[in-house]
Amino acid sequence: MTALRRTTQKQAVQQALEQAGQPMTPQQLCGQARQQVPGLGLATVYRLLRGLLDQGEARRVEIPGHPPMYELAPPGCTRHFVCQQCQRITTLPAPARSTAGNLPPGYALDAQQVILWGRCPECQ
Amino acid sequence: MTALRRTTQKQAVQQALEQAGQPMTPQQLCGQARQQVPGLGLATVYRLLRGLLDQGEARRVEIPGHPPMYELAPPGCTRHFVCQQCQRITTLPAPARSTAGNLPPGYALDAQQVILWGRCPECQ
DNA sequence: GTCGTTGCAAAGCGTTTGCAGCCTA
DNA sequence: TAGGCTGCAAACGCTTTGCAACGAC
Repeated sequence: MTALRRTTQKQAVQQALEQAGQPMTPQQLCGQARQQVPGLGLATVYRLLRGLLDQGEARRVEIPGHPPMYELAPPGCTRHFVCQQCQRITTLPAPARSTAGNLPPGYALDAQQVILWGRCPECQ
Repeated sequence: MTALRRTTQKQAVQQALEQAGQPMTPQQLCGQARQQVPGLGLATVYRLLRGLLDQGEARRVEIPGHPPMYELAPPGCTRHFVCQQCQRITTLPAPARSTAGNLPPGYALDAQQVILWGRCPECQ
């Protein structure tokens, strides 16, 4: 039986993800979490992230042109907005309508992910 | 001045992309194009793909849980359907409505990419 | 003949894994 | 005390780069 243990490393990584509020790379997470756990290794961050993914608590965000990032899994479907000017990535709330109605016949939809490129309010 | 040259390698890779009709990994492309150019190297495939990307003729498709793939850039916005049973990836036509109407105020939309997971007609 | 292009091999980079020591329960 | 967890370093796979030979123009 696997008894999960509560460690300072895990708490630091989770807290860094919470405070960020946006997708972060493993390197960014490691740098952030090191403020609380100085000796934290990058391999440990990867291991903790995998654990969070397996438990469904975190989600991997892959955006073309950007390195893979991770965020705490918000409820509902996923929309990410990429500002083409400041390169900042924002996680948007789920859209009012899903695109399921536009699917060709014969396809059954389980989940979706939307990536939007444009300009954010700060860069207008 | 850069005078682009027409080579058999470039033709083979482009033809492989056309015939596939769906996103392919560099390795798959190399294997396919080797039927016409036996000694084709993987590095060349990567170089040709970068050229196609720069010219806007091809597009990189990154789907979480799958290796990066490439496809000839179809017109309009992009929707990819990932069958969770057979793992096949289909490029769908642009939806009737865009999701632009659902954007929070202050955001300007330039492009979008939608990834859908579910079951394809063959796997229902 | 010029010089863009290619194939091979090595380097680069992000991610995973092996292992001994640490620390939670 | 047992065994999961960690940090370090090596290994791994994908992608890029260096370089000499090749071939399109």
